[in-house]
Amino acid sequence: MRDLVKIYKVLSDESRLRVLNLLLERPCCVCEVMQALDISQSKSSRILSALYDVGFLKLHKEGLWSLYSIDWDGMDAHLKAIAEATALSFKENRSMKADREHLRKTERVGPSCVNKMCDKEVNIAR
Amino acid sequence: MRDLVKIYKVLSDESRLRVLNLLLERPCCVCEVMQALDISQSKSSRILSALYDVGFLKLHKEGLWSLYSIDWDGMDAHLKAIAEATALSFKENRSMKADREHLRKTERVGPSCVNKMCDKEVNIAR
DNA sequence: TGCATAGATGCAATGTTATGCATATAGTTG
DNA sequence: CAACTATATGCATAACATTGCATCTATGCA
Repeated sequence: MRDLVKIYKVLSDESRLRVLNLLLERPCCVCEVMQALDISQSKSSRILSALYDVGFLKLHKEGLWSLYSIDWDGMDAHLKAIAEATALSFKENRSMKADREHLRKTERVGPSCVNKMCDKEVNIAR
Repeated sequence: MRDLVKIYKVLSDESRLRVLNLLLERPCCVCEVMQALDISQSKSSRILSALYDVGFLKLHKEGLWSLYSIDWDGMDAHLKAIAEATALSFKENRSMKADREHLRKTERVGPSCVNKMCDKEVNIAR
């Protein structure tokens, strides 16, 4: 039962749901998630590892990049049922659609690059 | 999306899952839940109203008694899918089975009576 | 009308979670 | 091997959740 509590705990946070939603679109690395959702690097990393810990994700390391993706094959029946119910809720949702759309326009550049772009915008704003 | 977060938040607590499990067995009032799970009256009441708030339960008042039960008909498709996935996880679980078993042996007596029995046990223990 | 009882709730104390910042780690490349 | 870069993580803190206790409300019954 501990497991079930852990699973639902992971899902009971808007940011984590948003990340899960992105990954349903396609595999992502930490920096793509941070870009697409406009969140910090440490937050992105932590969320991905939380989703990984309970078994929703698998991880494929490619050099410096950590590519996370939904681990449909690795999930047991219970977890899968929950994941499917969740995915279904995302499908029609406006803001989730928008996030997925945003991901499509996102190129894979590292966090440092994202931060530089951030600085630029800040400078322009001044 | 707020709703989904709220739903998973309610489910991300062992006591609340245990209560949901009991209600899958049969409708219960606050005092039956507190007896069957050996939790306080206020806790039992709060858990039931939390499950009610997100739409898992319906409430039928019978005089002084508040009878809560799973509201299958009232749930929308998404909530129902989550409830079903959750119920499935409970089925085989040892401790959840034990709780349901315990409920079968539970008679409906009010909280004050439960408390008196509690006192008695404490006195015997001394 | 007043007392007893089931359930709900305000409040305070305690425990848990989320998150930014700084820094560590581990590949990669020159 | 040194510098660079993507990711992970320790720590501090602020926000939030849980729970017991006391008390309130509402119903039933004498």
